[in-house]
Order: sequence, then structure tokens, then C-alpha cells
Amino acid sequence: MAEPDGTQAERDFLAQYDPRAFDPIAVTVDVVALTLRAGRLHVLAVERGGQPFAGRWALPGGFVRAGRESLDEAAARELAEETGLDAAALDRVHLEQLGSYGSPHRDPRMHVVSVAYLAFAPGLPDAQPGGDAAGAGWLPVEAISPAGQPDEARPRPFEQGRRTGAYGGGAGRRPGHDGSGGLAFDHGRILADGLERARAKIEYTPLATAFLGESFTITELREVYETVWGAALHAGNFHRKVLSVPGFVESTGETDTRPGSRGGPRARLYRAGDARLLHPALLRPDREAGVR
Amino acid sequence: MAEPDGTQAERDFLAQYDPRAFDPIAVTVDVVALTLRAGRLHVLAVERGGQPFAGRWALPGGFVRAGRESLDEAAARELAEETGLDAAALDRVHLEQLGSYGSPHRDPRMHVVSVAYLAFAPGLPDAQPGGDAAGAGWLPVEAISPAGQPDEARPRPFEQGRRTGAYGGGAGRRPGHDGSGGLAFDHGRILADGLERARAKIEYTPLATAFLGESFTITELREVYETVWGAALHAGNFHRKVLSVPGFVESTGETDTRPGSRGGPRARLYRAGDARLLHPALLRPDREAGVR
DNA sequence: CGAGAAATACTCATACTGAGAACGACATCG
DNA sequence: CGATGTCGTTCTCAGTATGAGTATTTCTCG
Repeated sequence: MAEPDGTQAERDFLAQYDPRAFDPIAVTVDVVALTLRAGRLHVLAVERGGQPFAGRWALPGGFVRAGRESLDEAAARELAEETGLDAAALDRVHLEQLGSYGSPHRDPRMHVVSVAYLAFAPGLPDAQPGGDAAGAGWLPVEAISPAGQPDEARPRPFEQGRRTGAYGGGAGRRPGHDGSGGLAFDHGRILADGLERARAKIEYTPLATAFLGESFTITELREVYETVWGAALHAGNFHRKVLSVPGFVESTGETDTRPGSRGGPRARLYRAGDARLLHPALLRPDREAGVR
Repeated sequence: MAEPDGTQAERDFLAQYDPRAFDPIAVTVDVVALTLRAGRLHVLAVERGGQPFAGRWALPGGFVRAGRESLDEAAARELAEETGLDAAALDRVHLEQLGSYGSPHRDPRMHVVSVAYLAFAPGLPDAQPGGDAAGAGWLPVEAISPAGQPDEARPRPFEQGRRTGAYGGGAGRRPGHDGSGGLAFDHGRILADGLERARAKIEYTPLATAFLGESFTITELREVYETVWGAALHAGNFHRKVLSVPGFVESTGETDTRPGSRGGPRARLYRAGDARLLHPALLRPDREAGVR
């Protein structure tokens, strides 16, 4: 970048655009962090301590530290604070910018522009309250977002062994159940946008693997797609497709040691390949052609 | 939305996050407005009047009016100011959010978060300086953005009749030719992101028609794709494809009256259909599978 | 009028997709 | 232990989409 002509520029600028007088807009980052727990899609949420929306769930987020961090850094910091993950664990989390929300009255206190981020995380431990939040936890998305699940019904019965306790972490109370069922501010909208982005993104990128551990079976990968898309997929065709797309997954040469829950052979294990884009893409079933 | 408990909240908030002391971040919108002129992709740019980057080209943009407009409204306003279009003409312009840019020092004066928008416009009249810009004009993207054109070479000779004067509008000077060839601030990066988004977006949406007038020929539509993608397409296959995707275009029943430049029959005319998404999509040639 | 160019249509080989079936490994139940 | 059912994996087959090339007709230009 070129060097500015500091003094002169600064004088002009500040005279015309004094932040206090003309531009009292706050900038925050909010994170839609998604993970899979017990075969259901969950989103990280915090319980608001103060007004407005006290006691309601909200997306984790906070103010960008002016002059000291980029938006990406702010999002990573907020995510780390709320999940309690260290840098190494965060490395395995995919984090991308989702979009910005800046209606003048989305926050009743002042004009706040929020830059939303979307995160895909493998199964994570219970969240922990960070910052000024009263509690934090993973919420099943279909419990909050009207657009949480696509039009379809639930994918299939799907009962995995482990605990089904959905509200992990901090508080034992269950805020957000005030009838609206929604998140604070416009976070319901942000979540819906994040979910749509996630559904679209796993079509043409290998990011579905970001929901899984180091190694996984094709069936586990298929369950990620089924859960995120909310639709059942043909197991045989999915298998063929995944193995035929170059760089999607690579074999570890090993076989799953865990016994299948209801019989069947031990599945082979794979790890994420080196592709950044899937070609050809895995398209969602239906999509009802054009018009929608 | 629920009603805030104003007073208490406001006290807490302001105590902790006084805009002046803790959060002097300015919020702007910048617009990557693309159009086709003489078979080449052009971007709307303004010549900077003051420091920093005085005399350099930059994307049109400006501060969001706190408490008075949303980000979308601010972007539409900036675009209207710079192009001089009225509301009716703007209606035919596609405008969508591109992403936000917030590195602490992207503007040397202070921390500025810029929300970038992407606009697709049909051939427009010369731009007019609006606001504090010294000049405004449509610049051929390959003249500025290193990533302006995809890896490929120029699509094909392509010489259309009219004036090739690229720098329309305001000033007769040609700023930006200081050796770097780039735009001010990080606008080169924003432009590159906008171009990539545009290339991707015309794959699965009918937005290529937004670069054309009310009615157009299949060949004109193909030229949009060729220009944006920077690659020649097979005319016959393109024709078959466009007509086979439901809702992409619909026939007007009429035939082009203008004589072809170098012979050939009069082409049939079409208008944009009602599809929002193309299915199946029109994929860019090659894309070199996975890894990239 | 003849050459060349362009709009559109057609052909053919190949690739990808959805649906279904086959087969063998494994668990659980009786 | 054997019957029964589940599940991972592979195959087959038909329908559809794609890339490349060619044919036909209608123009303009010289």
C-alpha cells in the first residue's frame, strides 16, 4: 500500500467524519458454529446475561477490537473464548465469513453492524461460558430455527447410543423457551443463513469432513450429509460418488474396530483428501429445478 | 423482537463500550459494479480527490449513515449517486452483498470496516462523479486487476464497432497508472473477490441476463459468459443448454432486426425467464478438478 | 453470384445419476 | 448353534447431461 500523507489527510477526515458525531456504529462479530452431536446438528449459543433479550439464547460474538484485530481474528477469538478450545483444536475448525447484518434497529441500543461467521467443527466438548455470557451450550438447530430444517421431515429415526442431553455446558435453565422459540436480535435469521450456506457448501467442497474426526467411514460421512441436508441418501450411490471424486477422501488402509451397532461388516476408514473443491459436485436431491 | 429494558442496558453498555474510547471503527460500503461495454467487462471506479491514494482509482463507496439506513440501502444509495441512475433504472440492477473487509490498517487513517457489494448492470451511460470523488468512470477490469482475467488469455479478438474509449466520465486524466496499476486501499482484492463471485454466480443463477437488456439473443448471452469467464464456449452446446434449462430464458417470439455484423441469419430474441436458480447448472470449462 | 460467417439443429460417444439388486460379513435372538 | 436381519460394498441398467463435431440455412460483403 502507498504511504498516506498523514497529517493533512487526518485533519480533513476527522473534521468531516468525527466518529462520535457522525458515525456511532458499533462493529461486532457473531459466530454460527455448527457441530454434530448424536446425529443431530447443533449450534453454539450463549445465554444472554443482561438486557436486552436477557435470558434468551444468542449467537456467541462480541465487539471487534478497534485497530488491533481483523474480522477473521475477532471471529476466531470469540469462538475460542466460547468453546474453550486451544489453538491446536481450533486449527481443525473451518471458519469462514458468512455475511454482514446492519439494519439500523437490529440492536435496540444503537446501530450495530455485525459480521457473521460460519464455523464447522467436529464433535466438541461441552461449551463453557466466556466473557459476559451467563451460559453457553450446544443447541439442536431444529429446536430454535424455524428454517432450521429444510422443508422435509426428519431424515430418519436415527438413535445413536450416547446421551441425548442437548443442552450442554453452563446453566441448567433453558432460556429461549418464551414462546417465540427464537434467538435474540436477528440471530435467528443469521442462523438460517448459516444453515443454508452450510447445506450449499458441502455440495461443492469437502467441508463435510470438517464435522468428523481424523478418520471416518463412508457411512459416517453420509450421515453428515443426511443430517445437514435433512434428507436420506442412497447409500450405494453415495459410496460410489465419494470414492470417485478425486481428492475427496483417501483410504487409511485400516478398518473400523468398533462393532457395528446392529451387525454388518467392519467399514473401511478414510481421511480427508487434499481437494479444496469437489468436481463434479454432490448435489442435493430434488432442489425442485429453477423457480424456487 | 422483544422490547429492550432501555435504561439499565444502555448504562451498562455505554460504560463498557463507549464508541469514542473503545470502538472507533468506521463502517463503509463499497460497490463492485460490473457492466459490459464493447465486449469487455468494466468496473465502476471513482478517482480519489484527497489523501490517501489521491488521484488513484477506487471503488465507489462511502460511510453508512448511522441509525438511518441498512447496509443494503447504503450500497444502493452509493451506486445511485455514482451512476446517476434513477430508481427505475436501478431496479434492473442486481445488487448483492459480497463480503466485509476489516483489517485494522487497510485504511491508514483509522480502522474501517467496509462491507462490499457486488452489482451486475446492463450497459450503462457514462458514470458521473457524485459526492467527493473527483471523477468516475467505467474501467476495463483487465487493466487494473491482476486477477481480473482468469488464467486464460483473452477470449478472442472481439472488436465491436463503437468507441473503445474505456475511461468514460469525469476526468480526462488517467490515474492509477503509477506503476502499481492497482486500486486504492485493498480494493484490488475486493474487485478480485467480486469477479470470482460473478464468475461463480452465473454458473448456477440466471444473473448473466442482468448484463443484458430487456430482450437479447442467445449469442449475446453466450458473449456474456465468454467475457466474464474469459473463455470461448461451444456455440451449439451453449444454445442447447440454455434452451433446455427450465426458466432460464423464454422466447419473445420476435427476431432480431439488427443486421448481423458479418452475415448470418437474424437471431431469435429471448427475455429472462422466472428461474432463480439454474438446474442443472452451466459449469465453467475445465476447473481442473479438485485440488486448486 | 460466390465466399465466408453466423444461428440453429442434429449426431454420436462418453460421463454421471438414480434406482435397485447382489453378496458377504457381522450381531443378536431364540 | 443356526436363523434372521443389518449393513458395507459392489454391480447392473436405464435415463440424462456433456463435449466435440457436422449439417443446413440465412445472411453480408465483395
